[in-house]
Amino acid sequence: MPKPLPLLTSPPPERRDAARNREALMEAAEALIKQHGVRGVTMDALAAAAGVGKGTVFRRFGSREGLMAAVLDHSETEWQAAVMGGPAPLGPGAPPMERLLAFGESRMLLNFKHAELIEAAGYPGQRSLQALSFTTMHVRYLLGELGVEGDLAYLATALVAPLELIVLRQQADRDQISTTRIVAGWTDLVHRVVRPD
Amino acid sequence: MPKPLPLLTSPPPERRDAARNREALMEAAEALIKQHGVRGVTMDALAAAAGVGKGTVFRRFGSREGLMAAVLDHSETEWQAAVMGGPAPLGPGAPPMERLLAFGESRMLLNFKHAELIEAAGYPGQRSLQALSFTTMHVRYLLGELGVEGDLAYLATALVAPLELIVLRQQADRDQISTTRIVAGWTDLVHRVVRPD
DNA sequence: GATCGAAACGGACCATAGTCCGTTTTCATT
DNA sequence: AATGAAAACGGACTATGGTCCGTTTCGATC
Repeated sequence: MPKPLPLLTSPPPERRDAARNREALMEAAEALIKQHGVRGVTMDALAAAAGVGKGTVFRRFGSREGLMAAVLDHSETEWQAAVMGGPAPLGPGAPPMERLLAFGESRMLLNFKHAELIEAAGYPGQRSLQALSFTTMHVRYLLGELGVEGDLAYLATALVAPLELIVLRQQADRDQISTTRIVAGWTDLVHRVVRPD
Repeated sequence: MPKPLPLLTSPPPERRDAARNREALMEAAEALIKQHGVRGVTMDALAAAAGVGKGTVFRRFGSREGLMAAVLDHSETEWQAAVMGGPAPLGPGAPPMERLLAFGESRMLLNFKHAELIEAAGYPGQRSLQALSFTTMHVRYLLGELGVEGDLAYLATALVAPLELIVLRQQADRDQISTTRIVAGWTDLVHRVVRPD
């Protein structure tokens, strides 16, 4: 008798023990980070706190960076919800340009807020594509609403790039640019990109 | 008798043994990287290859990331020379817009070429400000030549940001954007930023 | 060229990320 | 409920980044 035919490469369901441990690990990780800071959390301590073996931690997250990336993704969920369905101007309801500018400022602040975590998550080989995609997808959508012409996928990444922590750090630390000036600069950039010929 | 008065906090000169070891370390590092790849180089192996103690390696570079940053800086010197004094259009002689576009493409290719090293150098807390500054300084200068008005320091960082490896990766790997399309996109971006109202 | 304080050295030592593999749990099948 | 294979588990083990501190080298001064 043939099985129910996994026609599409269906994602194999998660075993109950696996799910339980994953939840325990995420919870423990967030608690430990809140308590000791990102730096102060070791993988051994995490395993102990979650009541699992170390091997389990690494099978789940692959590496320390992977773990931090998972925590980061999880903590950005709330923000994503605010962007998708929260109050205007960040959420829907405001005109696209207002939303876009609110988005930029909000994203900048969020990246500063999560700085430790972002650095600990390392280069985004690990970081979930899901979360990384979200911001550019949203910007692309808003550019469309604004009637911008051209390679919107590229322009979206180009507008999001200056909001990445790595760039913000450069501006704030090296060039001594204040956050309000960063916001003003990004606003100007957006207008230059958006305005018709 | 008072000393020659170090009026300004003059950088203390480097002792001879220190200089010798630094040179040996850089040379050994480059050789080992060429031979085993960035990943395959351990700090112990480097110390051994350079014929110094491990402590010396860490006093010099602070960390593995610091070492990789130093190697990266060193390898970018050649490129910087090409930008400052090499043949047009990358070097001086061509009109500013041509130089700027040549710069963007060249920088993109360089970042791809040095990808391994850039990742190993980690977040640029370590990476020399010198090298990081160079690109934005140059772009800022070219924007000035082009008669662009506004916050040139900010605009320069904003134009350089999409050329960072972290962003290029996102475009190439996730969004499946080809390198030629990246170049075209950046060219378009530059024109939008530069063109007068 | 003898003296001395400061700077650099080196390698044993420690902390922690990541691996490995024998054991246990889960769950689909009977 | 019993069975068995696949998946997950756990913790001892390894590799390597990073620290520490007693020893050595340097070079300025006399």
